[in-house]
Amino acid sequence: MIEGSADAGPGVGDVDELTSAMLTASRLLVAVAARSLAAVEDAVTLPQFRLLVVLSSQGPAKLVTLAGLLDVNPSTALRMVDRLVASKLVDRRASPDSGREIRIELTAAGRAVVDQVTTRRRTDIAAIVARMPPGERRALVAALRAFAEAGGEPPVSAAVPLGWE
Amino acid sequence: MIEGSADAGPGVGDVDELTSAMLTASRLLVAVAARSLAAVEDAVTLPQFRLLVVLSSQGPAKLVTLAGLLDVNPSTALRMVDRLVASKLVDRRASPDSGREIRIELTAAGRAVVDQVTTRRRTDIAAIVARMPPGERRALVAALRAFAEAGGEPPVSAAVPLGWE
DNA sequence: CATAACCATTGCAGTATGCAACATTTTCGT
DNA sequence: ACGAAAATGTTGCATACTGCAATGGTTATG
Repeated sequence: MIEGSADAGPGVGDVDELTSAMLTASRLLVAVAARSLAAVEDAVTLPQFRLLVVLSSQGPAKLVTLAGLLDVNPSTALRMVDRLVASKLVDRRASPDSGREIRIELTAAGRAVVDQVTTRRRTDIAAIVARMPPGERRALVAALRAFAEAGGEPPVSAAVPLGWE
Repeated sequence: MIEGSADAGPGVGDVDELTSAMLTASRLLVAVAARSLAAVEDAVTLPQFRLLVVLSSQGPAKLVTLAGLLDVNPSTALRMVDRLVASKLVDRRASPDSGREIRIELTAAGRAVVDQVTTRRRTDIAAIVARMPPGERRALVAALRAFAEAGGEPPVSAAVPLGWE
């Protein structure tokens, strides 16, 4: 027992320290995300943007699928689609093969909204990263990959609350 | 100009790579946050939880202050407080000194809700961190600090969309 | 072919949100 | 000290988000 408390083995202090550092970094990342969202919040609400993001990454979908990915009730998704169709950000048409399903997809304008936010977010993070000492940069890449590896693949629905994905 | 921007000198690839790694890690962290929130979403909505988090970190506040921290209209904050008072998660009383201000603060139950989510989130992140190779752990701590340093202090209101803080 | 499953849709209820208007209280300037 | 101005909480109104339950049409299944 080198530096443990009670019977917690070595390295536990590291875990605590790293967890705190992780939470701090999270706060910053969420702030970046929020700022990137602010740019389009006059055009779409946050729930609407989530819907656009899902369509952007998953491609066209029928209503129940979309609702499932967003983890909302189909009726909620339907009415959101209604509004987005009115805003000309998504397209809603009858499915070619099935007479009951509908096909929902992004318009060019809708894709532009998503791209705008995505680009801004990436730019902002890159700007922060560029301000880091180059030595730390290389270390961080490997370490972050190990972290993501340890975390596994998060379910899609859980990754969208802020329009990530 | 040692490694300037003009023709993108050495090190730019690093930035791109690290930005991607950062975004991936973000997705995971947001997923963790969403899962920790799920535990209490029967008791409070996400906006309500945000309000509790702000009260938890800033202490008792009057209405306009609270609304400012949440970045919502005072009328919105007022009605949310109304509902949270009905749920016995916050307390609303007249301010001792000023005859027009009101003093809003957490009840024990409200504090418990925040603690529950905070604890769960920290536990989940610690679990992931514990699965990382110890070598990567030590490297990640330093690198994350450099990242947070480069990012500066995010404004409070921007850090709360998912109940961080 | 009849029944079941699936899908989109609508009605209803509660929450969140911003804006504008108000009444009351405090502060400020003269 | 008094009146104007600012601050604060509050309410009315309109829109968006949300889930649950019921409905009608379409497809699959037996």
